[in-house]
Amino acid sequence: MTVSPPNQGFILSANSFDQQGQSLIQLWLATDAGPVKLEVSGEQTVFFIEQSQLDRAQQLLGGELARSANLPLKDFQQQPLAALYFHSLAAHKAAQLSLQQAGITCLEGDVKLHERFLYERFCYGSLLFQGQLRQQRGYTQISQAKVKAGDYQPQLRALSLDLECSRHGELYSAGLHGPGIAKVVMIGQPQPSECEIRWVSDERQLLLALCEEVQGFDPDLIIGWNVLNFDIRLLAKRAERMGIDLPLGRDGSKLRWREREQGQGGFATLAGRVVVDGIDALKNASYHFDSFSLEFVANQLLGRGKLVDDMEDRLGEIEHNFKHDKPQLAKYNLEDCKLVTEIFEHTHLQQFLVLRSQLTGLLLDRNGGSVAAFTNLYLPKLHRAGYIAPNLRGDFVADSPGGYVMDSRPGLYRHVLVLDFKSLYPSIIRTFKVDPLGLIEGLLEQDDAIEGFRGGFFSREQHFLPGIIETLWKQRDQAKKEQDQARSHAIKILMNSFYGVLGSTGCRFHDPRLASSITMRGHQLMRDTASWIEQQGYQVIYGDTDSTFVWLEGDLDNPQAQAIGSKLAVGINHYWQQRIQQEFALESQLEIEFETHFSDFLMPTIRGSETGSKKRYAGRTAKGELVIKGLETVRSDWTALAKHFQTVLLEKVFSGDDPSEFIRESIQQLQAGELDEQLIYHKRLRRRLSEYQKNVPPQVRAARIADEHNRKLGKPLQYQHKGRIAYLITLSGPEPLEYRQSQIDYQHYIDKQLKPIADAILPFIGKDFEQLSSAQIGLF
DNA sequence: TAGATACGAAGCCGCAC
DNA sequence: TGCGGCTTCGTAT
Repeated sequence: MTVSPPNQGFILSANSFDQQGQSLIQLWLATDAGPVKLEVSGEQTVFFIEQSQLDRAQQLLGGELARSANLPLKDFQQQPLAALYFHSLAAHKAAQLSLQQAGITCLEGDVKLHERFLYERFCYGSLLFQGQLRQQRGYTQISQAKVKAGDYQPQLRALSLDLECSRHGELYSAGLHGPGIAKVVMIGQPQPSECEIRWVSDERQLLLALCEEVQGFDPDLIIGWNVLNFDIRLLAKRAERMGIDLPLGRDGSKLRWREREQGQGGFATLAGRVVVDGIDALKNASYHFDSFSLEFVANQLLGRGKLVDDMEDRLGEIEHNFKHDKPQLAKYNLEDCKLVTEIFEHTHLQQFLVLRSQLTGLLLDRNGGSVAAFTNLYLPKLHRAGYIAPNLRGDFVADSPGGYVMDSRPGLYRHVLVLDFKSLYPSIIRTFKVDPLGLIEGLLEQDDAIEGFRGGFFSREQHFLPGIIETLWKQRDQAKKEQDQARSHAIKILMNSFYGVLGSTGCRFHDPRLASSITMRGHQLMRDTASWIEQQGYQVIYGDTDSTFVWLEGDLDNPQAQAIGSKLAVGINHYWQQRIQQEFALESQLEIEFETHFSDFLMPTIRGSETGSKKRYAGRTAKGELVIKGLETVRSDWTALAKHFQTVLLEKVFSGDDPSEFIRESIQQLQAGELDEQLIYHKRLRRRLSEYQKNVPPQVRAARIADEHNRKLGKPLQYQHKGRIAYLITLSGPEPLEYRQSQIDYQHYIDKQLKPIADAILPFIGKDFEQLSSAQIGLF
């Protein structure tokens, strides 16, 4: 059987560096014929300067310059530009430095060679290639490669890795899980075990055996939980300590670890493989959890995994099992690997990351990167329109306003409808042609342009972003139709990131006229939509950014209310189509949707005030589902007591039941010590413990007490570098859950967890917490 | 190894009284 | 003791 040589693949990693004074671009690809190392040599690096500076630049640079040319390109100030080319990255960097010192501005000098090489060819994730082929051990090398855009769909092999070690970082075992592998490498004498164990004699042998196993499985991805900054880093450190290399790369090269200059964490180089951390990947896919511990996330997503919060117990258990019950340790080790594999499968994380790559060119292990994604998509189009992008502005730029949040009308209501503009900001960009190039061209031809805000004008013809969004929008509709959730999700995140990028000073296209022309158009849409609704005889009681809350007075049944909602949505869409056509001669791409019908609804006031709240409300839909936004129940820093209390209170009030008895019972049970498990506060420590200088909030007090105990007991300190603390309020103030000494302060919980919640609801039914509770306290 | 702003609440802390 | 400013956290969109 002959295997045809690979000609298409998916990018696992991309780099560029100098080799013998010449640049070299190196891509690792996954292909159907196995891994490929693809190299492009001699690609020249480039940046741009004003043509008027070219003579001076040539004099300053001399022989460093490979070539230069005046090109039919201009900057955003319409100045004609020249391109300067270099053979190496080093020469490019040095030239930029010396020109900058001479006061010459270099444009697009910060773009990495491999990034430019790929996006100028519209290569995002997948590509087609050809070149000189040489079969190496374990991979195919392609030299002198030519590359163009492709649509290859990769099948990536992922290996889930998890290390177990002592509290001092001495390795005990390594778990490996993936298709066709479920195995633990462990130090110790062979003994019977449920799961497959490869026994080794010591840590050095463990490291070497692990390398063998990885090479044998040959994964594209190594996944895990905090796998980069814990497992991979630990591997690198232990190997360094023992003076051995870890040949984990696909070309047999060793694992290299580089610490980040500031802050925690670092970077791993592992030729031909990508390390993808499950926590980061979930965050990239915009998942959020109160805690990102493996146990918590597995429990939430898969409904399994034991919830052991106490790391100290866990460490103790691992150490104990390593001494006395290695099969048990192996079982736990492998179980954690499996959990990670299952979380990836359950959430389609791998598909999400591949799709993100194919949409944006971001590599699989890249976190964040909204600005980079935008740049990758926009620059090649901009260049073909004859422009070079501006540099990041270091100077002050005016802020842009955000979303419009209406003053609310507080009250307890029946029949509240919520109407939402679907993807408001992307639809504003599409409708009003908000675009960086469009702004430049629009300012040149203001008479014919579309007027935005803050002095912005936008070209009717020349723009890219509206088209990019339109294409994505259609792809998303298609994905939804095919029930491809990962794809639909990836596109949604990308579309929604565009506005944020234009509003970010970290983006080279940032301009307050762009951001404000989006958000302030949103303000106008919200206000005028509310006015239109009120003209129809309905009351708007609240709205935030893209949503409008409409109260339907009078006795209505659910179908009647639904019918009004549908009618309003149609009317509003029609209104804006007409108006935008008349005022701007543009086609409205806006779409408001009747999304929710609350048969019961509560809009509270600001605590201790008559003013209506914003971003806090509760409602019960016609289907009976309780929806709570912003209130204590959905906040992770309130106790289970408060959350349960609020939920029940809302249910009762919405049902027209008298909550008095429930409130009295709650207080009584609390004081009787029957609810002690519900009294725990959880709060994040977002800074280092030592950085809380100006004041000391309760969570910090508790954390300091906890670490003081840890120090005395010779245990590792838990809260010095950020974290999450569980504590209670006692008669001696806040104390950590695990070291509580004093009695619980029940009065605190009545005053600070029950009372404020009751006070927000009871006035609307003519009752008062103070009265109900004083009668209760009188009994004691 | 750069998406945004708007909002609410609690608790600490300095200060006036 | 009460008030207001400020810090901190978490959330809506």
